[in-house]
Amino acid sequence: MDVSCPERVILEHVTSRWGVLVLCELLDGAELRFSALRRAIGIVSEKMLTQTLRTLERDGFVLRRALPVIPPHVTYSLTPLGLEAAARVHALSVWTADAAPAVLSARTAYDAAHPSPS
Amino acid sequence: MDVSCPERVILEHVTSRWGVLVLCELLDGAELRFSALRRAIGIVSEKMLTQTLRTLERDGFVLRRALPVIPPHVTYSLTPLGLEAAARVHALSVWTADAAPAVLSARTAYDAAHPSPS
DNA sequence: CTGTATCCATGATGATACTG
DNA sequence: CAGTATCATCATGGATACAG
Repeated sequence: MDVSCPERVILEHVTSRWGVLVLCELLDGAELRFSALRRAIGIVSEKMLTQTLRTLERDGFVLRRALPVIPPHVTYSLTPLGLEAAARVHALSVWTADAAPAVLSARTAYDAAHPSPS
Repeated sequence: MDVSCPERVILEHVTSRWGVLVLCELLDGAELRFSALRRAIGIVSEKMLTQTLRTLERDGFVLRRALPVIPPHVTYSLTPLGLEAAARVHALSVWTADAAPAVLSARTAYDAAHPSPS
């Protein structure tokens, strides 16, 4: 990741593999626990989810609230800044979903025009 | 990359490290040659630029025009679909640039509150 | 429950040399 | 000029075990 360009790094964070999913899950203002978030996303390792949440928290997009009880009770939600980010990422995500049919047919056309040497 | 989710793959393509830069360079409707594109982006290996352009071309975002002359003359530009994608990616990129100051200060606050064990 | 630490597989990226 | 081929390197992601 190009460290010389701060905005690029931020962009990578919010559009990262798991970053997109975390933001979209929290977009509705929900305050989810670690395990709930993990189940909602689907298949994601603890390590990756933790790493993604740390990054987004450090960037000021995600708010982490830990209740000092045993067993631990931690919830994650979006900050106002995170809500803005999530809304935009979600919009882009929706657009790609809309564009998917066009992309798929473009791929079919491309593959037809560029046959792999068999 | 999760193959089971087509739209996610498309999102990865347009928000990829070099994909973002290619789309932004071509956003103004320019029709750039391979070497011009490479210089405009800055530091990118031939391999990565080629790979990125192939992916975007296959997805129907980029149009490749090769003139059958020697030496080869190839130009790249955006398709209408690619223009839409580029506009949205660029908008997100601009937003992250705007949000950068807030993110940077959030990081400072986070690092102050979470000192690394020294 | 919510993580952290470790090791390992995989893929992305890059440098270099070469071709039509 | 515009790539392709190859190899080396490095970051990313995941499985597992374990700690507070």
